[in-house]
Amino acid sequence: MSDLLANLNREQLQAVTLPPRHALILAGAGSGKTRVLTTRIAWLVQTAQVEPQGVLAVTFTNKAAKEMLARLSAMLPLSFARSARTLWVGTFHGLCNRLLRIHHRDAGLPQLFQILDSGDQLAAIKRLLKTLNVDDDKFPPRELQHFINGQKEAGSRPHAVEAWDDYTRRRVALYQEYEAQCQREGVVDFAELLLRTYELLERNEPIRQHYQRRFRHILVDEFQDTNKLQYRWLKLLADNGNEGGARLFCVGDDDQSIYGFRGAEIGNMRDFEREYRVDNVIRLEQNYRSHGNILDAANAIIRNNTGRLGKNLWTERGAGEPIRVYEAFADSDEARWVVEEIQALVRDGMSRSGIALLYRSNAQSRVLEHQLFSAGIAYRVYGGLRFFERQEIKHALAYLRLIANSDDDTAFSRVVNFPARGIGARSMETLQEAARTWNGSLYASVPHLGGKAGTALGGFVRLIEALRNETRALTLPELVDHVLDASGLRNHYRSEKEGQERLENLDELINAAANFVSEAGAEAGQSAESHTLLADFLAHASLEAGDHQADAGSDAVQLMTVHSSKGLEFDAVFLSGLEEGLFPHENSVLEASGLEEERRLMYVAITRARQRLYLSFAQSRMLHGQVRYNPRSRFLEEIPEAYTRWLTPPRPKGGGMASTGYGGYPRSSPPQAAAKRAGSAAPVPPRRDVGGLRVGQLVAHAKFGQGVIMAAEGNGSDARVQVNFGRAGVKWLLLAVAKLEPA
DNA sequence: ATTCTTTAGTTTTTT
DNA sequence: ACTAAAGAAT
Repeated sequence: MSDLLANLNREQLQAVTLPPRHALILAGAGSGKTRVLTTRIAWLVQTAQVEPQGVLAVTFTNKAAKEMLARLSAMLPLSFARSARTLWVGTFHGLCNRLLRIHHRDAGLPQLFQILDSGDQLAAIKRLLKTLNVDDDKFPPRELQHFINGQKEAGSRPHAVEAWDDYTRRRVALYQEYEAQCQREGVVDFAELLLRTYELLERNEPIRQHYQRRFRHILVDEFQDTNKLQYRWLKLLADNGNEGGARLFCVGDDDQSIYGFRGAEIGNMRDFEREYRVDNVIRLEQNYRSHGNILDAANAIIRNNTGRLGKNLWTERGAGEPIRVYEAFADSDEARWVVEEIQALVRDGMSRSGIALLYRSNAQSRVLEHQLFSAGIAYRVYGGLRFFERQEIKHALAYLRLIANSDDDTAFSRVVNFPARGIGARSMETLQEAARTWNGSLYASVPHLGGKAGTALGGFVRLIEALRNETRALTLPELVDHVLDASGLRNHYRSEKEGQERLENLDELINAAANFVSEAGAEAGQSAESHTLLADFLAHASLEAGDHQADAGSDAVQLMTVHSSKGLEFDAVFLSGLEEGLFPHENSVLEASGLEEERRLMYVAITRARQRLYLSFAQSRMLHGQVRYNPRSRFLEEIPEAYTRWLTPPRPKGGGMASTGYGGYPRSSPPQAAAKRAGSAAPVPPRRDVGGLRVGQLVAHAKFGQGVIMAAEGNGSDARVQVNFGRAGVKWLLLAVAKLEPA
């Protein structure tokens, strides 16, 4: 035990050995947060303050859960080797799934209920709108999906939603229909997993009391990312003074809350502190990752936010190198410079995998990739399609889902005619009609059909029945293998030109099934019927869509959005595209809360760097097929000069002036050359002079005040310019109408 | 049923 | 500019 607590700093030690009370740990970036969490669990177990099964640890990603489990089994001595498995460590959704499988009856769900991922959910909603003959122009499926998930995350069932207008009333009615459809089909979406579990614990006193007695300690990672419902979920199990219950040990960083847009409630931290009378919030402020200049810059930026819980990172390491700032003419020049700099770093001995290229939005990766590719530098982009989201895998899973639960209409619709079986839109319409009249699933309604449609569909049903019977005695990997052949999927992709990779992925699915069995098999008696194991595997596929790409072995430069960089660290970090409109993003700057989240994002980006940080921006950038001229980001202005070194001569902030430049720097694609083609109309003058005005010029408008011309297009009476008026916003003005004076 | 054409959307993302 | 998905035509 002495080595368990060795090498912890004062605050870390204090947090780990806290008496059993509710606790809030404010853990700054790079302050050893995960270490504190896992050591706390190990310490509680080793000092016999809690049995392993009395611990519940909640994370947000499967990756974090896995890492925690791995570290724990390394920390606990052999006598506790088994305890890592009796510990409940997982994501909110994973734990809810576990609870709902155990208590499916009390939760009103079939034992083999299926989990819809967001794509499945969207498909289900589209199908619902179609059967109800609802105009999807008036009720866009995506918007409806957002509405439904929003309601569920607020804990509201349809009857509880306050609807003051017709539109909302309609949407609530659709929400209700959607719920009925899911219940009928025995499927559950992500938000439903949480809400269903919440309601189960809230309404079923014996079950709630059971878990309140069982869990003595609940530890929550990334607490700043919890949403309203997740916090309420925790409160149900927490010790509230009279019913018993768990002590909450919440670890988070309000300055790294960057998921507000998907419902994360930064206010949960304040609420928790107040509601549970946490009197000694522990701050982990010593940073073990970055040099001083980097931390000071991060501190300086985040100081501009209001309502923080307050925290200042420091390090025992020296100030280190200054932060390098670079101004480029165009996005392509910026990318070229980044690549040259990377080549220099690699020449000096830095590993490629220690270098990260961060950007605010995915669209920015393109230019960077292009330059990296031409330079022949190995790179890896995070955030593409994940394994279980691939088309061919989704198709295979749909067959498996139908074996486990034939009422799953989403799965049915997906593969009823894939590979093609001559079941077209007409047959499906008749079937849908039948399903409505007989009030059953699509699958169950097939026998009611006659005619040609009935014959083809009957064949499909017999196929599924056969699959179900033939696979009963098989192991899970064998089952998957058999389904791939008997469904015709393999044959289909064999005859497809680009099918080779898909075939490999399908084989990989068999491997995934084998891995799942060996991992699950080691756990408690999962030796049940093969189709129960199948349902577990399907849940696993939905909840853990699979790592992006497992190319981690190769030494490649890492490209990712700032969001996906959270939690990671690199020797050198390039943060490109630091321009107004891009970072902070234009959709965020109108509201103070939006701008503050952007600032936290900037804080996250900066604190990823260990030794060296590069910040860059470009005067002109191609976005959505248009060249844009954005001033440099306000966040650059928030970093004191003492921490930076400009690699290009610093100039006063303003609109990017396309016509001025400095000598000595490559200028292969000046902004003018990228001028937009004007379709069939007369060509736009390349100098972009319109009515005597040019891009970058400061102009005055009677109503909007002063502004900078960002872009111009059109000729003669059509000529118009885009002006950034700052407070008054960005506007397109027709020169024939608006009176603009040079200012 | 396949193939071409048109259209909408393009901040961030996990489960 | 570019993509994915829906719609129209063959």
